[in-house]
Amino acid sequence: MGQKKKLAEADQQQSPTDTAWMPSSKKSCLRPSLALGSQRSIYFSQSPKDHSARLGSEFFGQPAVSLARALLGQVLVRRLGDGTELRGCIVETEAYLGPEDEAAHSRGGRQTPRNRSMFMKPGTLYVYLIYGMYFCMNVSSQGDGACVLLRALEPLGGLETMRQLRRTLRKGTISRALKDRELCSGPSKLCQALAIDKSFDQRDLAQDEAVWLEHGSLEPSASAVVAAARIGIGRAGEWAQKPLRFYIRGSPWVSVVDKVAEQDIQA
DNA sequence: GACCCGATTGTCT
DNA sequence: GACAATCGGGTCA
Repeated sequence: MGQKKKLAEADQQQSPTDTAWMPSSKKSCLRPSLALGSQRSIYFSQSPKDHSARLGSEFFGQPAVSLARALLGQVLVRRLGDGTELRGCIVETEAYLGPEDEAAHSRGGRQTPRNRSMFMKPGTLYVYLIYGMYFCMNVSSQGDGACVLLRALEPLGGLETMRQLRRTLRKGTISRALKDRELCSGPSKLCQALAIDKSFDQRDLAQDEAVWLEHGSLEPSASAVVAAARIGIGRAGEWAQKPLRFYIRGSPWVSVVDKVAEQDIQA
């Protein structure tokens, strides 16, 4: 059975054990994050924004680096077919700048059927298959061929459903229970946890009924954001070193910590 | 049509 | 830290 079929099934049914989460858009990022939320709070400042509001198309109309930073602290919401809502606070992103960026799929202005959504209007999802078995999820930004990769989330709601989706979709058989921090700490992990697949490619985050962004109630202060080299692009020459990955310092939900980059911002 | 590679992950040593 | 899994997309002949 293919991963896609499993995802389709996930869209139709919810775990009978998942009773912890109730539909309440105001809970996201407000309640202390599981076990570790109190650590995180020192890196955030209160925002006056309406945290329950869906982010509209105007939010996405900014350059990739700016959008990658702005996405930190926002809440990604995925509504499954049965109405279950899965929620996660974005804690790690990567910016891909477009034709001049040697690490981007749009390098050199390449436009193919696969990466067409990178060239579509800001806020369009670019979802692609990697290594034949995983998906990665990007949001197009201002600038042709520019986008932001979502790398990690702090899970806020629907954790048991996420756990079930991860258990079902990852390769091999069930061997052990996944810890909370293993649910969304990687670009393909978060796609599994939120049942995001290729069918989400080219969808509009500002309009779609099954996936959208909401204002986080807490946004990271500038000094709490680490800028580090991107992951897994070793062949991209000088572009591999550019600090285009952004994450919330001290967040236990980040996929890869860069201690050198963190020392740089302390200096 | 053939071949190579990958914005990853999980397991094993 | 090493390595396998797995297949679509890109490139080239």
